[in-house]
Amino acid sequence: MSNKEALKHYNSKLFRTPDGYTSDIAVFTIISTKVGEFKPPTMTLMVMLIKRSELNAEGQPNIEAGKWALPGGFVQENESAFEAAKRELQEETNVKSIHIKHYGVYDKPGRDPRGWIISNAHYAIVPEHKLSNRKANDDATDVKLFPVDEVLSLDLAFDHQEIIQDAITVIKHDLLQTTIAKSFLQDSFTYSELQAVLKTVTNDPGIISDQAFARKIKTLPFIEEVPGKKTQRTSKTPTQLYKFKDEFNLIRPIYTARY
Amino acid sequence: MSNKEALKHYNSKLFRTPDGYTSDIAVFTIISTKVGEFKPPTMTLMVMLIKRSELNAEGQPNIEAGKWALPGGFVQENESAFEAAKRELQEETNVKSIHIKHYGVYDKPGRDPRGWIISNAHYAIVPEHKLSNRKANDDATDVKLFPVDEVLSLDLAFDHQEIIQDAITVIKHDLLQTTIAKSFLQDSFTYSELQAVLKTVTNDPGIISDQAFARKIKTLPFIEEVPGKKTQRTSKTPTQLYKFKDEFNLIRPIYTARY
DNA sequence: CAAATAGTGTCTATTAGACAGTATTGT
DNA sequence: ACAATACTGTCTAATAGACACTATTTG
Repeated sequence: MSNKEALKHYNSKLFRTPDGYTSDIAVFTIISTKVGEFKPPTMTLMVMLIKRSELNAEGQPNIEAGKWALPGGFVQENESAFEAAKRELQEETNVKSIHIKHYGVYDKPGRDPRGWIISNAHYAIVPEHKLSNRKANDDATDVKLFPVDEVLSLDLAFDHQEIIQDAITVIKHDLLQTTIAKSFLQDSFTYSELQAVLKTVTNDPGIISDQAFARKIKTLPFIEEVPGKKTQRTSKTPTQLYKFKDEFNLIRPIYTARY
Repeated sequence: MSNKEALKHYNSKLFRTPDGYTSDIAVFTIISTKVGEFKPPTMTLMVMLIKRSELNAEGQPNIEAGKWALPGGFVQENESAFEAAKRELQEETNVKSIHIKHYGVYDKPGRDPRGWIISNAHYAIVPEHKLSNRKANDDATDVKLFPVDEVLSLDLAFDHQEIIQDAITVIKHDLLQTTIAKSFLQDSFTYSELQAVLKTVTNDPGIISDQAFARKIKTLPFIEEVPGKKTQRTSKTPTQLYKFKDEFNLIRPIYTARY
């Protein structure tokens, strides 16, 4: 292999190389807030941020101290940015088998005062019922969930305003164009639970209308009934449970869709 | 600003940092190959590769010499990976105002024998009628277009097999789910020209059928007629010209689509 | 007129979405 | 009985997609 010969003459020090390579994660969850007795809960899409501490691990003043920021950290040499994101997320939330997806790279010159630092942005979805574990473990004064409609008015570290804005755009798109709604739900779910998730990001009439959606869910090729299984967790009337079929990937071209 | 104080204590040399940061570009074009007289042309989606030279700029043996690879190069400190991709593409093809999009990051440990090198993958679209310029300028023994159905059987440098595979998946998706078909066409186009572009990636009945597509194009909310303008470049019969409306961005949730 | 692409007439089966009504249960 | 969610009956307007037909032009 002639690569051996070539490598002898290669020296990466001849190039200016980045000063750091990081992964950031926008963790989304949906929480159900009771708006009153005998009223259905309102679901709100939330994003998790951490407050940057005043001092770093060495006891020195920290960069962007006191500001809210996405969780994340430096990628290690023996892993990819995606693996780093998974590792950091697990350290932070204590949850595994999380839906996580890379959605962007942030490398504009000057974005980080420490130098030429490249950040890989990911979003992750943690369902409400798994996140409650974390709250117990953590003292959590420095970790907080914010509604996506309010988070952008905070004083955010680095260019995280832009990164979070993009995350919100991407997850809203993916919720309607892919089956990731699955990740916010339990394995089986009622039509109204799925509907509530989708209602956090759309007001499409076919989704808003209870009757329309209850009918439509039975015909969706990527969702199936769980035969004979019902629940009463959403109403007194026992309700049919559904689940997502695995690995369904049909897409409808925009050129043949209805408008 | 307390960042000043914090920066005094920061030293990027304490971290292991990447050995290189690059941008690669998968340049797509569609070429019309005449299959015979009085027959409509067959359009084929092609991707542009370069053959890596035996010696580098310093006259030393080159890494992955002789293999086909995506065009690309190192990102400079004063630019983003996206800007680097644009710059390198313009150097290569001599075309500007090209559609270009970032679609992935490749940073698996060991992907490049030279060290810890992170590559940002982009795809670009150059319409056939603009690419003919380039062919004239270049001697082009080391630049070649390959049909997407054949390119993956070549001996490709680094992990470009995977990067190109992903590019093909992404562009096929985007051609049907976004309006990027626009970038393969002239400003105004006939229904059959748009149809031919889409036929390179789908055999959906609503797109394959001439009559169905000729009707449908008139109702698409993101395409409009160019009033009174006709062309004879695709047939003896003068044919209506259409164009894409700017910035149309309607999406149909998968939960309300027809299947 | 022959041949080729462009485009229209018309029908059928499907269905989105609206409105109204029925079903099931806990209190 | 009441209230709340879950679901079904039924209608209407829209339309995807198929098939057959007409229109326009060049050679």
